[in-house]
Amino acid sequence: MEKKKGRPRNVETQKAILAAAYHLLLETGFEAVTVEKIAERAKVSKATIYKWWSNKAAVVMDSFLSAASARLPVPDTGSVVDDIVMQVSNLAKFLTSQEGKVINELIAEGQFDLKLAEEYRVRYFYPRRLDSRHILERGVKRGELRKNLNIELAIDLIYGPLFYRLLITGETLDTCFIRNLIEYAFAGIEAKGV
Amino acid sequence: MEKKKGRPRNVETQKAILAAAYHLLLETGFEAVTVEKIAERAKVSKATIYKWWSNKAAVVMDSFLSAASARLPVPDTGSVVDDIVMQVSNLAKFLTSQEGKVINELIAEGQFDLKLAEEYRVRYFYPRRLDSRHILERGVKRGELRKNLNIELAIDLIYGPLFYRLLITGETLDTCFIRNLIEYAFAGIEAKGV
Amino acid sequence: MEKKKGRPRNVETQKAILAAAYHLLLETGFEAVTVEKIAERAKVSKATIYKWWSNKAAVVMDSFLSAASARLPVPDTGSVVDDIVMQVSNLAKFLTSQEGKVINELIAEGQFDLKLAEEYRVRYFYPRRLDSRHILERGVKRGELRKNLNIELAIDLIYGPLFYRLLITGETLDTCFIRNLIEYAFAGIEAKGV
Amino acid sequence: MEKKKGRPRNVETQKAILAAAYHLLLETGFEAVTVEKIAERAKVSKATIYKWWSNKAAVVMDSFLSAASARLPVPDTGSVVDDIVMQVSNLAKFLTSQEGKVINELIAEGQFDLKLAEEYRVRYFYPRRLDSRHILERGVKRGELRKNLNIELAIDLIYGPLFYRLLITGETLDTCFIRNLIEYAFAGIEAKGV
DNA sequence: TTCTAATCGAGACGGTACGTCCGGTCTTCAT
DNA sequence: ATGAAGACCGGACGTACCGTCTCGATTAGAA
Repeated sequence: MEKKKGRPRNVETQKAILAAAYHLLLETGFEAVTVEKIAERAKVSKATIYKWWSNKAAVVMDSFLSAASARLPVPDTGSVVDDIVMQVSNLAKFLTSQEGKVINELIAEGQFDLKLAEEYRVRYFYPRRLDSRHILERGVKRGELRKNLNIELAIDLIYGPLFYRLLITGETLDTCFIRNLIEYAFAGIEAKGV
Repeated sequence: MEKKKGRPRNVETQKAILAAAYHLLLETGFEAVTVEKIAERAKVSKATIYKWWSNKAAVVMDSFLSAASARLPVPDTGSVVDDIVMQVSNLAKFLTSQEGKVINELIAEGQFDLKLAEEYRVRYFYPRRLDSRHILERGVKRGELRKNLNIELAIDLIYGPLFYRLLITGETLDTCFIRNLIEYAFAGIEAKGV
Repeated sequence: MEKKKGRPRNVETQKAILAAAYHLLLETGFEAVTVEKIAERAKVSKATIYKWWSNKAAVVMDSFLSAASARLPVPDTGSVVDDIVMQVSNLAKFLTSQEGKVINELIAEGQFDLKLAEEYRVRYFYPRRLDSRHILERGVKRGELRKNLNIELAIDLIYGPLFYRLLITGETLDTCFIRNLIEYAFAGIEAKGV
Repeated sequence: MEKKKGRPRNVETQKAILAAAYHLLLETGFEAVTVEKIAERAKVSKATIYKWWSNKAAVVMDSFLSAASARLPVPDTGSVVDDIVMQVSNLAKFLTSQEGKVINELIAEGQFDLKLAEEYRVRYFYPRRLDSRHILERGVKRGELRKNLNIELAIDLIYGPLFYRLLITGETLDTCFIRNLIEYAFAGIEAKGV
């Protein structure tokens, strides 16, 4: 009873749609992407797109998440600081690339569409936070970090400033910034007492 | 040479436009705001709006920045930690209010329009960063914070996570979070020596 | 190869558009007709109108030519003079009716839009000139008119003054005028010999 | 008490407005003429234009009638036919010139604006009809034309076809056409006796 | 093998907002 | 009073894109 009647869904079609959407996204940015252009490029009918995705944002987001799923490697040098510096550097490099730039736009679009926001959280951010979680857990275990570290908060502390610059102040994410940021996050900003 | 020729710009008209835009923004959110509705509500011609602002985003942003200019009070308790906790708490409260919620949308819109982003940076964020700067400077002077503190970075460290939650993870900005965040930012996350 | 792909054009929609345009034309005159009003009255999207007609003038002209295609009857009394008098009288009556009055406006609009002018020539005037042609040809055959009559010129001679009055001098097209006009066209204005 | 108070009307200003309007009319055609462009070109305020003319059509029409007032010379060869042929030829030449082409547009505009139509009748057509009237009257006096000739009708008979071609059929007004037209108007189109 | 049900391309359509344009009026200051 | 400069209203224009729809052609599994 599993088998459905009728013509089965053509997987190639879906791939073509996602590919078209993704390339348009990279080339022209989110706002300039048009369902009509996606359809034209994928040699597909607009109706077919709307059959499988509820709206433009959904296709485009899906296209990005499907394509960009390549995860960054999780470093394991034996030192939390070094691991985190590498991790953050890699992320920063990605975020400032052409490909990463669309993340801004998707996050932005997420402010107007809760479903969308939820989707990139689940499919993009949560998995990536896991990697950071592992690094920090190792640090705790090795005694490099506080014993009862609130790991989620620690992640916010390190990654928050990154996106803050990206989305709001627009400042660069250079190596110098990253090293200093992590130094502060680790050692704190208060004066060290004797 | 001071006197301008011609009929002078009617200040009431501009106010009416900004007021109309702002109320619509609060009531319906950025996307639902329409230039036509603004015009109608302000009893003004659409052409007049386009004469002074280049597009919808520009008026709406201006309306927000003009209205929301009321600055948060800068606390001065004698303790940096207390000051910062208050400051951040106030900000968090504002950001999660109906009025503050539109900030998300404006930041979002800024991802698609560089001019817009620049505008809210200059008119909104930079002035507010100054307040935080003062608080931290006092802390340095009193010896509560590192002597050579990179204040800009410290601000990023504290405010970054706030907006990170707001824009990306969507988690709440409760008092508990704020206290812990600041504790971490001040003391650092690494294990304290002996 | 006869079958068209895609959703077929809805004939009712087109009819509704033309009908709406035509009624508005009769009720309010060409200048007061608005694409938006046509759309509203036809319960149709403005975009649909612009899909099939390049601009307001085109729809309105089409609506007129489609509706007014009812041709005047071609008289055949056995006498050219009588036939022509009847033909011209009928035309004059039509031209001065509410319906015919819009012809002025369309001719006028044609002065600003060559395509439009061409269209009413082909769809309106040329067919009607054919009728006059037939009447005159019969007259030639019966020996009532010059043997080698330049029929096109003869038509200009008879109908020109009619439109001249209509469009320029604004004088009435009464029976008296018509009879005299035709008498002159037939007999000429010069003094008769002997 | 004849002298009015205040700054007297500057005649140069009016001239400049008419000149500007006329040149724009010739260069770009009636529809493309804009009150704003006239004002700019005449280095005059829009309000000044509206102070002296009720609307755009009025200025433009006035500009044309003021400029084009140069009347065609009235021929007097001793032969009505020759006089009329010359007269009509001259008119035809004028009407098909760049300058004369705007007459079409003004006549057209007159269909939508009765006042305008009245104006060009009074200031343009009626005076010119007088010339034709004189020619024909001489013909009657000399016995070349019917004794009781209805001169107005005769003028319609000759000039009607000219404008008919100009405004409706769009055919050329060449010498051949003119000669034949006048021949028909004079001799009539019916078969000659015996 | 034919029937049936789903997929899919093509493209018409409604709706809604956009940003532009221009006519005509009004306001201020200078002459 | 006249005039320049230019702000302002009103309202139509034509465009763009979204998302829905209708048609015919295609493609399997079921009858």
